[in-house]
Amino acid sequence: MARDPIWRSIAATLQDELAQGLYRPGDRLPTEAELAARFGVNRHTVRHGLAPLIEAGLLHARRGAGVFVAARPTDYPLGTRVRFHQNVAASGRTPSRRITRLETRPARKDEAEALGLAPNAQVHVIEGISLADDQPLAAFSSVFPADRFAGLLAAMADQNSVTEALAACGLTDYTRTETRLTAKLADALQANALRVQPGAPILRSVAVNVDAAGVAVEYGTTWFAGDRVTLTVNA
Amino acid sequence: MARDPIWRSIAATLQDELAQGLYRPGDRLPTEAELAARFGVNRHTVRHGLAPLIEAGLLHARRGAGVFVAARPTDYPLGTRVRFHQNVAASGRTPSRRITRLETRPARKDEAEALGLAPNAQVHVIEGISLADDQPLAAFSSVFPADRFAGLLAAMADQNSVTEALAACGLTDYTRTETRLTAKLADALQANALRVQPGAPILRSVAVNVDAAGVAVEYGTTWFAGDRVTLTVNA
DNA sequence: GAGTATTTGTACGTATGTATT
DNA sequence: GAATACATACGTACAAATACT
Repeated sequence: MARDPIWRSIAATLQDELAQGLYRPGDRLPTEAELAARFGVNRHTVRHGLAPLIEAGLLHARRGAGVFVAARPTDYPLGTRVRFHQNVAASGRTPSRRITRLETRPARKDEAEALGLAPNAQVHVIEGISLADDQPLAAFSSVFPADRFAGLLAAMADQNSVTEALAACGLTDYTRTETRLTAKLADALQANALRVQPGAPILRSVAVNVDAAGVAVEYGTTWFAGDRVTLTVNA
Repeated sequence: MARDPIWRSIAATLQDELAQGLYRPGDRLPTEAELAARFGVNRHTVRHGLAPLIEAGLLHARRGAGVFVAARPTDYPLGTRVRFHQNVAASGRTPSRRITRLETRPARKDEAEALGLAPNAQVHVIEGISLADDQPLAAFSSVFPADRFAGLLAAMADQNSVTEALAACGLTDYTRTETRLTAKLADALQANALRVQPGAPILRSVAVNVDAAGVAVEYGTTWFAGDRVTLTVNA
């Protein structure tokens, strides 16, 4: 047996073929059984080799259907202002946003701290998914001080845009102060929202937005779908 | 059988026990066989459940030895200046750096472009590992224009510090312009360098440093060990 | 719509290799 | 060298979701 495990050479071979464009985004790969025959190995060995590519987001498996090539990675500039629609549109894709939750509840400890609120002060919560060409790029969850933005959720129902809803509440300009990033693995909820595998790599961003006076107005977490997104930071 | 697969409930159970501090960093977990007996499942089912925790960097498996609890995640500020030693020291750990490669070679296409060099101009390459308490946090690879910093590699041999070696070459001040981040999975080389599993989540940072006049002086890539590191960005 | 074949997902079992203790 | 413990790879069987007739 070679020094390198078979499953890794299979992963490398498939990754090469993907990089060479042998399969195009959306294409279905040969079935696991066919790949097993091609490489002369057991189906489980093929699965072991497919796993890292699926976790990396290069491939996407659907039970009963097959294994498919994911769309190409997407750049996502991360600066003091986030302009999702412009970013995606600039890459020639169609941006959209789906709101999955609007609610008002007491702030968690970390939220109250980040927003400079009293413990258990009420906050508005907006959660949703950002998509490009109907493919999920990121899931986000933002909290806002409820007393300052009383009509925020009602405005969201009309606008479907956080920026415009905030403007309707009198906040026309805000900037991002600090962003914290780390690599995580997708849990079941995130995997479902982002259409990746549970355990796929996720880039988690936690950020605070402040108004012109420097007062915290939003505390938001965004989960980006691993290799579908590249964040860029400009100094 | 529950709606959720057994392996996931095992992963969740172990993750809970880790979060509750039942096992402490450095501890050895029960063997796979013991866990299989405890959960009443096959050893492979335990392995399937362990896999995501190992990929997340919460656990670390050593063949022949056992499965161990990894050290806690580490914050890593990412701004216009990177001061590795201060960052790690501030967290109460002992920073160190190991240089693994010093060489001069023609620039790759992307490197020449980033540094504004002619194709195939010579560049100095410095590669190494950054550690905290002897645990690898990041692997880095930086290229510099060879003509501008003729004595760089010789200076590195003395200093073991990139900043000081650059100072010895007359560059006393530089700042980071753009940083590009994405989540990747570790390949064999990176996994070995960072002491994680191949396929573990890696945060890849690609950055360009410029001198006071805005001329590019360094093109560097850093691979951070997924959940051992949290990057923070300050606007 | 129903039924069947296909395809991936889960789980178990067995055997052997390789590194550590 | 022997025992231990994780790693790889084969195999079987069935479940679950999908696709096709």
